[in-house]
Parts: sequence; C-alpha cells; structure tokens
Amino acid sequence: MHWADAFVKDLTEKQTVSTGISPSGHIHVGNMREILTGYFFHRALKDRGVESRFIYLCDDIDPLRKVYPFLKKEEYEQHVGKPLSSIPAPEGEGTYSEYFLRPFLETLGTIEVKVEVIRSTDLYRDGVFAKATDIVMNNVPRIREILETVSGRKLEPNWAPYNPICSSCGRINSTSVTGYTFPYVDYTCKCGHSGKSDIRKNEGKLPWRLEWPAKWFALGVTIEPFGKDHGAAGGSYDTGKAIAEEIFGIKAPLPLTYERILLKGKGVMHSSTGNVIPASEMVQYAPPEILRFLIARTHPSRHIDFDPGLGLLNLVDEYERYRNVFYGLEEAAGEDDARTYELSRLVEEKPDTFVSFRHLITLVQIYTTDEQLLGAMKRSGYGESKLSPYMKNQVKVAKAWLEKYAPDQVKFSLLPQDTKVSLSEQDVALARSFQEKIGEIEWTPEAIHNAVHGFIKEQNLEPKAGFATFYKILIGKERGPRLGYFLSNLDRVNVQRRLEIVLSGN
RNA sequence: GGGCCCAUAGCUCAGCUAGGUAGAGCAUCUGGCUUUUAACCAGGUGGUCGAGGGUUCGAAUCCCUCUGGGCCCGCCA
Repeated sequence: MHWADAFVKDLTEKQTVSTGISPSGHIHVGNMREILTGYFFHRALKDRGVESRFIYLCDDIDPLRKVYPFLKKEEYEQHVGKPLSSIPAPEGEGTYSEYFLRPFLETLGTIEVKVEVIRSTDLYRDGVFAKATDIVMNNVPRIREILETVSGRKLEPNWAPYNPICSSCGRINSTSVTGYTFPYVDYTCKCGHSGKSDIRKNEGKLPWRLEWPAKWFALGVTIEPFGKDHGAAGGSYDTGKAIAEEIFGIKAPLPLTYERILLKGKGVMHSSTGNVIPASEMVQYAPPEILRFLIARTHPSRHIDFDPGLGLLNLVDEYERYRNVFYGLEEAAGEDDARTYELSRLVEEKPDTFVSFRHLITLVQIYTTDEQLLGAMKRSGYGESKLSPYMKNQVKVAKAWLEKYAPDQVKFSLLPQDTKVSLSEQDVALARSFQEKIGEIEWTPEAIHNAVHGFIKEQNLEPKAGFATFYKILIGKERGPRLGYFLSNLDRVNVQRRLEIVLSGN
C-alpha cells in the first residue's frame, strides 16, 4: 500500500489536513515536501470516500528574522523584526511575503494542487485567533510550566505568550508585554513607545509554539505533516500537543515528520543559504509531474537526494516506467508503482500521446522546427496530429534542462567547422567514400542512411564502428543520434565542407 | 546533552507493517538483430541484506547492542 493510503487507512471521520510554509525566501523544492505530503494525504482520504479539507497556512505575519544573503543590507536592515506582510518586496511592487508567495502559488497551479490558501495576517486581522489568544493570556503560568517542563528550556521572567507589534516602529521582536485586559495587551517597545494591541486584530502574534496549537484549535486541524525540526523531542510538536490537550482541550493532529530534501553534492536546501532550487524553477527544468513524483515515490521518513542533472533524467525514466505499469504495458517492480503514478500525474496520459523524455532530449537537439519534431515523434509512436499542449511543454522543458542541468554525456553539438579530428585508416576510407558521393545522395533520412550503410558494408566494417566515424567527425563522440535523420537536418554543403576539412588533416 | 531517519547488487531503490529459498531498473558482459530512438530481443555476471547477539523449527523482516552516514532540537520559526 502506498504510504499516503497507509497513513489514512483507519480514518473515517472528516479530516482537515494542514500545511504551513513561511514565505521568508524562495519557496523551494524542499518546501514542496510539506505541501505535497499534505496533498497526498488529502487525496488518499478523498479516494477512500472520507471527507477532507486541505489548507495551506502562509506564515506571512512572521517577522523578517535577519537580512538574508540575497537581500540588500542597507535596504532591509531597517525591516528586521517587522512582519513579512508589511515590508516591501525585494523588487517590483507589493509586499515581501507576496513576492515569494506568488511564484509558489503559480507552481501549485502548474502541478494541479488545489489548496485553500490562508494568510496568517488575515487570520489575526479577522479575529480568528482572538479566542485562542484570550485563553492563552489567561493561562500564562500553566503555559509557562508546560513549555519549561516539556521543552526543558527556561523562559525569561517577563516572557509572555503574545508578541505585540509596536504601533510606532512596526517591529514585533522588540516589544515586552506589561499587562492584559481583554481584548488589549499592553506593551512597551525598545523604541520607546508604549501602547495596546487588540488581540482581535493583526496587531501582534502568538509565538510559534503557541501559534501552532492555536491554529489547530481555531481551524480544527486533524492531520499535519511537518519537518523534523518540529519533531525533535521537546520540540514544537511536543509542546504543541501538550498545550492543545491541556489548554485548548483538543486532540493534537495526527503528526507526520518528514525528512529533508538535499541537493545532490551540496547538502540541505535552505532558503537562507541560497542552496536552493525554487519550486517555480524546477517545473521549468523538469516535466511538472516529476515534482509530484519526486515526493510521492519516496516515503516521507527517507531523505531525498535530489540531483537535477542525470539523476533527473533517470527519475523521469522511472516515472514513465510507472506509467507503463499503470497502463498494463509493463510489469510492476514495486507494488505501489501504479498508485505512485496515479498520485503524480497531472492529466490522463494515453500511451500514444507522449514520447519519452529521454528520447525528446535527443530530438530537440537535432530538430529546430515543430514540424520536423512532430515527424520524428510520429516515427516513435506519437499518435496525435499536432503537438499537444503537454508535449509542447515537454519540448520547452527538455530544452531548458539541456541548457541548465544536462551533463555533457547526453548533450551533443556540431563541432566547429575547422576542428581537427584524428581518424583511423578505416575512418578515413569510409568518410572519403561518403564525401566523394555526397552530391549524388538524395538528402533524405532514408537515402542518407542507406548510402552510409552501403559504404559500411562495402568496406566490411562493423555497423557500430562505421557510424562512429561520422559521430567523431561531426560531434566529437563515439555515439550519436540516428545518422540519417541527423544529417538530413544539416546543410549538405556544410557537411561536405566539414568532411573535406577533416580528411585533409588525416 | 537530547531526538529522529537511513544502511539490501557497481549505482538508484523494492521487499520489513502481518517472519517462510534475495528482487527490479540502470550499468556491465555474452549472444541475436542487413541499416542507431544514446536502440531492440534473449541470456549471464554481480549481494556474508552494515556488524554482533537474542527470540524462533525458520530472521533482510521482530528485539537488544554497536558501527557508519545524514538530519534536527537545545535562538527564531
């Protein structure tokens, strides 16, 4: 059974699956595990006929913690400590949080993940946290005791479970609570200002360890996946669970701690270090369903070493193998293959409506126009009369991947006309016979192929070695794309000239 | 100091929940194919299942200890 199905298999009541990511920087492939793990639970529930609500809480009231390396120091120093929803975007119009949220939401659209997006600033502004905040402010000693016991840390004497936003300087990290009378929290700020925050508005926020259980309480969350940073003993899930049960009188959601996604050879993806591939970029360099597949195929308890190079190509191969399993064209290797495919795919893909991505990688390096490409695809079993939007995107993605991440192993390009290549006697003889007759060969794939094969046979060569001669001359490699189709797309005069140049040097 | 996860073929992994003769893909090798989608078809090589102990008629699977690797908490979120 697929891990998502196994996780929800005993649930029959309506569930609310919640996820949360802070838009403090680029929302990256690593963050996708949060939202997609939740999404797969949601899907698994619905597929079992269990009612489910799926929400994503965007923590946009969180303060900017520091000036990240990707921010201009002079510009953002003044904003440290202010909510992400009230400081300017690194570029263009709008707020900081929306700047990073927008491409993420677009990416969710691209991979067909439908989720209710809730901004924490809005929750506070609309008073959704008011009741929870009031409960919390009336139970400070008990909460302090829980936090100190469960987490083992000592809280400051003036600690309070609420952080007011200073109405004068806008900071949330420099205020101290001095009193509480519903609905106002009194505070003083390091900037010298004293004031009141209305807990029914976005004039302050709960600290994380309280905000999390308050969210469960206010929104009725029953399932929540989270990163292992929250899952450590004495971590925020432990304290959250205790607060949920003892202060709010609710059950904590069913937890799932997931492992991190690493970038192969570079370690953990962190927005603060810049060691990231934003999710919005990944869907430009990989078929979008692969983002889902990457997360769906691996149990959350295992870390993922993501390799955007050759590893990505292998990943797509695997996805396509699972697709074949789903359509009964191939035997399953693992028992969840078909289900993993089903959870990953974006649209129904009938077997004759696509061409394998690996093959496409070759094709887009040979053909320049859609017509040529379509012809080549049809020879590979593509049944549509024109490029589908899906395949158009695949083509775009294949080109982008070649440009940015492809290893040399899968790339080829014509050698410059005057590049010297040393050839064996066999190579020379073969290339010469072709070069001498090149003007008489009909410049079509089949005719070229037949001509080359004729010369190979005439000279008693191994076909493989014979073809290699031409690859050496043209692209400097031992192997290459099917020669007839390849050459027919090159200008005959240029090919002739290239052969002459190489032969004159041997 | 504390916690979690991982370890099975050269590589990526399945198998572990409910113990019953060790699996797949890729790579590699051999053979086939009168012509290459960086193919295709058939077959082969390759593993003391990280180590040790325990439970059991029987352990990759359950329990304990250890080793190695990774990550996290003890600021903030």
